[in-house]
Amino acid sequence: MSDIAVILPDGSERSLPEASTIADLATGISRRLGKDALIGLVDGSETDLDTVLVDGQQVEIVVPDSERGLHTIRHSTAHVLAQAVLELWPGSTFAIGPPIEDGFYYDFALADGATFHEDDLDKIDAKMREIIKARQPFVRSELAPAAALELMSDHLYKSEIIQMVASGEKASELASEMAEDGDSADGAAEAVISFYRNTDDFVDMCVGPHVPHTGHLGHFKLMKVAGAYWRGDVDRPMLQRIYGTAWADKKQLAAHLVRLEEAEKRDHRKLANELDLLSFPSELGGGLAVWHPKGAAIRKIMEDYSRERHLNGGYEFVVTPNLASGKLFETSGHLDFYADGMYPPMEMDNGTYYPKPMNCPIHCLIFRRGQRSYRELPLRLFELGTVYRYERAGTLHGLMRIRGFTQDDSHIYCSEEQLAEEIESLLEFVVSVLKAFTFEDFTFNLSTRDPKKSVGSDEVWDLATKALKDALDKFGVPYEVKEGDAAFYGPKIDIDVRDAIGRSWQLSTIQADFNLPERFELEYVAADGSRKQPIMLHRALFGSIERFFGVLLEHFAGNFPAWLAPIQATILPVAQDHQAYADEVYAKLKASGFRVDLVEANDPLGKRIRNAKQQKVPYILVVGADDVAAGTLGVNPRGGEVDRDVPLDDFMTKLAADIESKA
RNA sequence: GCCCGAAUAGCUCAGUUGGCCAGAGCGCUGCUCUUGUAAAGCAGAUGUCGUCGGUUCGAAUCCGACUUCGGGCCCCA
Repeated sequence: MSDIAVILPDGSERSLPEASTIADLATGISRRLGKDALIGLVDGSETDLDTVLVDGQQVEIVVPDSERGLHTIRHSTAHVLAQAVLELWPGSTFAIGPPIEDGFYYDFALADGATFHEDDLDKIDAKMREIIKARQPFVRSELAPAAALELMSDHLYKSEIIQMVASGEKASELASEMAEDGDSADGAAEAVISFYRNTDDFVDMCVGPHVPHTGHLGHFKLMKVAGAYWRGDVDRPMLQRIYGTAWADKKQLAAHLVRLEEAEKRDHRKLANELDLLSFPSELGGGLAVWHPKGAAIRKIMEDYSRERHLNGGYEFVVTPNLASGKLFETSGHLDFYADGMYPPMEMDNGTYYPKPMNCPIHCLIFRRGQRSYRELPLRLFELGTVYRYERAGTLHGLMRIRGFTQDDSHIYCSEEQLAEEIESLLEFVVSVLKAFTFEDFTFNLSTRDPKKSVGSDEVWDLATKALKDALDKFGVPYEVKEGDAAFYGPKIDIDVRDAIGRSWQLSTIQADFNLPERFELEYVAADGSRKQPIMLHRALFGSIERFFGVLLEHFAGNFPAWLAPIQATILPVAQDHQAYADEVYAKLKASGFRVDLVEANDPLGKRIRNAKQQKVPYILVVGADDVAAGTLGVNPRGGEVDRDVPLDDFMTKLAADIESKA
């Protein structure tokens, strides 16, 4: 009998009897591996474990504790979810159920338009565990489109996907589950639709691969129910979605749930309430925040810092109103391309007015006001500009998505020759400002044109896109290209930061714009006396002050560093006898510009310390009899050890150093 | 906007199948305690149970609409 040989990841060769499967290979290597193996990676393609190997193939065994393994577990768990739901809700149909970050979801249309309720999750969970306990195999089969349609004739959404795959139409991301690479690539004639059958009653259409049997699953939790439009399109039916999380083992699942708890503890809405920073009074209306004294204090420091950096960065400050005539937004193109995001118009005596959704058109009016010379370029106009955007009621989310917010906004007018250098120095500027807020980990994204939602010629877009690309290359950072994600007026670079618990937030944006200068007929006199059109850059570093504040609040978990903290030190006299000395300390700190608070000895010291700790004050200063005599303090730093008998001057030096270093 | 859920004192939350005067802890006010590093004691005040309408002898509780919030879809800073 003839053998075949396959190549393992470490480069070694292993021979096997002909017609061996990946499962055979795994078992042959070790019993343990045979038990753990989920799928195989053959010449770079994921495939089921029962795939027969061919001589010379490179084979890797995928186990649960790997990126691909988790992906497979989540994907297969989604199938189990579908099986459970279809059993529990007879007459229902299913759409798609892909793995996602940390888990999976599956979309259903229940019979008679029924909807899921939170308490249904327990019932579904129990059914899923039955299926898992039964160790049902995932058996793959392949059908031609016609036969596939026949098999799925009761399932509208599956049929739609089959037709899409069969027609060779490029699969959308939503359908990626169905048509990753291979299957649809060869077009209509070759299209093959694959299925996975678990029982006589349950078969799902899927590219696969899947775990060998449901017994490999089980470390999952159903998280929430939600509505989701079919293929994300508001004009299509709303399906019922169930989200779940799934992991390789119990420990991973538990750790993930702990991470979720941690994120919940840091929720900026919760912390903003506990620390009395801001609120969203319902009387005020949805998506509108009011800043309490402590929140406003932090915000002011952020704004002051931003102003200082911009002043040093060669920006000139401007101020523009919150309302503008509709004519302005006709000129800018906002009414054509951004009307959905704008508040409704106000009719007034001489025309229609809108709350401004962006500052750029008004900045263009400032540029246009005088005759500009090339000597003035780059002209950098900066404004902490408050804008109003109409966000759908269901999308509002604390400070992260809000209807009225202030941008640290600037529009830079420069010549074509200056463009690349300007963008590059902007990248440096952005990163340097964000680093002051302790962000260290950045991701850069380049968003390109969406032809359906944009203004301007191809040439102009190409030029702008190339300028951004060149700047990124020169700046020397990796970046991802996001096709079609650009604003309607030009391509952009978005900068994401990673926070203290590893979550990614999009903050800064740099957008090139050749269109507004054209629409506003902006020009400057060049060195040779000719008139030229400037190029415009839109950029914001914080993005929105509100959103940035929310991100910072979560990033620090409310523990704002001393330079940002609304109260830097709370002074606590041990007893009322020490009040006079405490007052003296308070006056001295205050006179030196520190933000301090004093709580009189009406409550026990322990209680007052507890309160100050809960307010996350950087330093608690306890002063008692010893301190009165020696002119010292007991210093209790946030997250540190108590230090007694510290001379007041030493403490002031230390606090000043903290603030200076932004620690 | 659409799907699911929620709304009770300043805050966090209890309030069983509709039934005396709606509760607790924290906070607040007053008195007592005079405190050395994460909750002293006693007393007191505080609510149109989100709003409006309906069912009922009777509604915080059941039904409807609206408002706001939370989780999603879409979009985006």
